[in-house]
Amino acid sequence: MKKKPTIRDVAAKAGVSIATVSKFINSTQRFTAAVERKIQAAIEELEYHSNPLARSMITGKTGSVGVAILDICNPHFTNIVKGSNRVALEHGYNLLFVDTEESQAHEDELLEALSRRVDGLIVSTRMPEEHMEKVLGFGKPVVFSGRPAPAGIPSISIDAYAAAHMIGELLVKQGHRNIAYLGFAPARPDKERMRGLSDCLEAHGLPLMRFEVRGPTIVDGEQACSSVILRKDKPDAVVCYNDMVAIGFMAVAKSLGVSIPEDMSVVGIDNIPFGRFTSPALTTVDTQSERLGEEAMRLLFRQIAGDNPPDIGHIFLEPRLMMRDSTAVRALPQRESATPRLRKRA
Amino acid sequence: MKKKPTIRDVAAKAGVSIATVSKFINSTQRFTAAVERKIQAAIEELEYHSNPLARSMITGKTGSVGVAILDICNPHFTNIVKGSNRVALEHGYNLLFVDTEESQAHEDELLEALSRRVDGLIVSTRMPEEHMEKVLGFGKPVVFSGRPAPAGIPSISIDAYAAAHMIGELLVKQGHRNIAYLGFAPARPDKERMRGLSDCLEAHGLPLMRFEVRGPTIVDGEQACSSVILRKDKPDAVVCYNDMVAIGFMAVAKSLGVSIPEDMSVVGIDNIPFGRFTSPALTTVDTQSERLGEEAMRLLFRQIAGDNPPDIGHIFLEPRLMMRDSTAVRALPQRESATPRLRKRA
DNA sequence: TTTTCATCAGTAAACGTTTTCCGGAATTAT
DNA sequence: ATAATTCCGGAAAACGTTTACTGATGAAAA
Repeated sequence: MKKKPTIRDVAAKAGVSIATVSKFINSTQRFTAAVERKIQAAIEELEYHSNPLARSMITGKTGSVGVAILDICNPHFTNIVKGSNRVALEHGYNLLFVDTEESQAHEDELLEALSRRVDGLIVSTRMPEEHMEKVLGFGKPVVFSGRPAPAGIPSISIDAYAAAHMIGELLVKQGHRNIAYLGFAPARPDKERMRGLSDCLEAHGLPLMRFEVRGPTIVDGEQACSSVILRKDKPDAVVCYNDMVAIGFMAVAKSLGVSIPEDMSVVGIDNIPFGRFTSPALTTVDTQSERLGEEAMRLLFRQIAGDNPPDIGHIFLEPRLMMRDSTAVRALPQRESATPRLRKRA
Repeated sequence: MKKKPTIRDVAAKAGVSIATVSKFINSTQRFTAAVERKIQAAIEELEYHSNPLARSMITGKTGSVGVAILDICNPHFTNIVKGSNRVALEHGYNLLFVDTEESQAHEDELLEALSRRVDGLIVSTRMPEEHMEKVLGFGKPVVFSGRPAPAGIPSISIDAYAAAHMIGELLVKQGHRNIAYLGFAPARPDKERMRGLSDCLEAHGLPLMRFEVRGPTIVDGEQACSSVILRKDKPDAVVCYNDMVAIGFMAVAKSLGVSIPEDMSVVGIDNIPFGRFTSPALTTVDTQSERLGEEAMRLLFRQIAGDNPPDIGHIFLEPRLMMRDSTAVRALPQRESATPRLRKRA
């Protein structure tokens, strides 16, 4: 592990000043062919690469952007990262990322530390509005994703209200009458989904049952399942907070002898890739996660470039219904609930 | 976006020298109570946070570690990241990460850039040995994961040979006689799996068919499926490069009328969480991805601490067979191949 | 009391770059 | 040929820290 050559070494070897080398590297000034050749040779011989930290110190730019996500094990977020990463790379930027789930408590400290190392931040963790102010205080461009931010703060997300509404329409059209939402406690930030669904059902004169899930993961879905399955007045359709919850839910539902969609329809939100491969394939709403990441990053770069769009505000991506096999048409006066033997063949 | 206060501002406001402030912050020297109080007050009033870049410049430490992974959409890798992240956080380090798939071609440049910003690197992308040397040349501690590195280079991985061997044993015990491996072209780095399987079969006097898959993703598995399914001498069991490939494979196999495991057994490698929820649930080998990340990071920190273990070499994690429903016992003289109507109920 | 030593605080040099300014040489215009 | 302009290259300050090294102060030892 020998020491890295510095710009000074290059200058010495090439017999020029360090300023000259610097300007050559950044092609910020032209030089005579002889000089350029010497510098180039020195650089190659020494295998010199400039130290990005030192550069950052003086330019104030780091060449990297940060992404904070809630849980890297959720494909929804990995897709966001994938999208962000792509456009960051296109702009010649690196990605630093933070998985906040490991450290919910110190989320803002973590973000503050991160913010010092990057030129901008994408925060894709449903963060309470009070904290958003604080993050803005870090003095770096930020775009929030996942939920609408207060006015004036750039943010982007799926239209969760529309998504939930869409699901509601589908379910009532299919003849469901006892629809449940499996989501977070009222205080937690999934109001939009909740409202979209309940508004829709209300418009149809239908009630909405509510069940609670502890978190957004598969095991949370598994744990929540029995509380809805084991009721005598159990719903004939349950829309889950997200696909992860839905997958967990379906698995234990099946193991408890409730077959889906015959006994109960289940729908998720996010359209994670694995939803196609569960049994039955999961009906869901596509949230364009990858595009979300891309657009968020583009928004961020516009800010970094100082090109603050006049219409700085929240951007909604249009949700798209993905009809698959976890939802089925209900015969309206459904009374007998024999375990069905035959499965629809796709 | 007002300017960040510097240590100089704090010193001025507290009426002391910047050296004093610095030493106070790093608690590298004690001061009289009066001075400490003044500094503390100034820091809080200005909301001062020290600039990690400047610190890094002089200390040579960055406080972050880098992880390079092949594809963030593969749960195997996200688990690795999860594990690494946890222990990095425990050590007070941040994680920078790079998804190399987007830029296979410039992988080493990307890594070089990354290496300047971190104190150490975990490279979890099956990288050819020539490149490893180069990465070592960056002068930062590195641990490779995913495949054994040449002697002297710390690395950690599952024992892929043992894993494949294990799978082979299972399959022949279940009565399979025409076993295929769906993996990469011979030049690509999955020799261990290949060898483990073929050694096992050879010991039983059985042949091994080989099929090729383009990459490690679900869609690669989907695309590769038909080439093995549509042969007249199709295998009665196929072991896939990983779970992702297996999932893709199973999906199109089903859609082509081959039912699993009745017509054909399928097994993956990795034990990604979603393997439990496919239909049928995927038989696989657990590679302890999360633990892999943890151990890799621990190894890295030992290097960073300068505590180079004497037995610097490759660490193997023990694989564990996860028997699920995508493999079934074969009746030996199996001849009729009617499309079966009934499914085993779990 | 005087000497000896910790203890506390400050000065200034680094770290590896970029960038502003400046002067000389070479080129062009007069 | 001289003046005006462009082009090329260097000197040095700056970025925000950390860390020797240096004094000055006070307390403990003689």
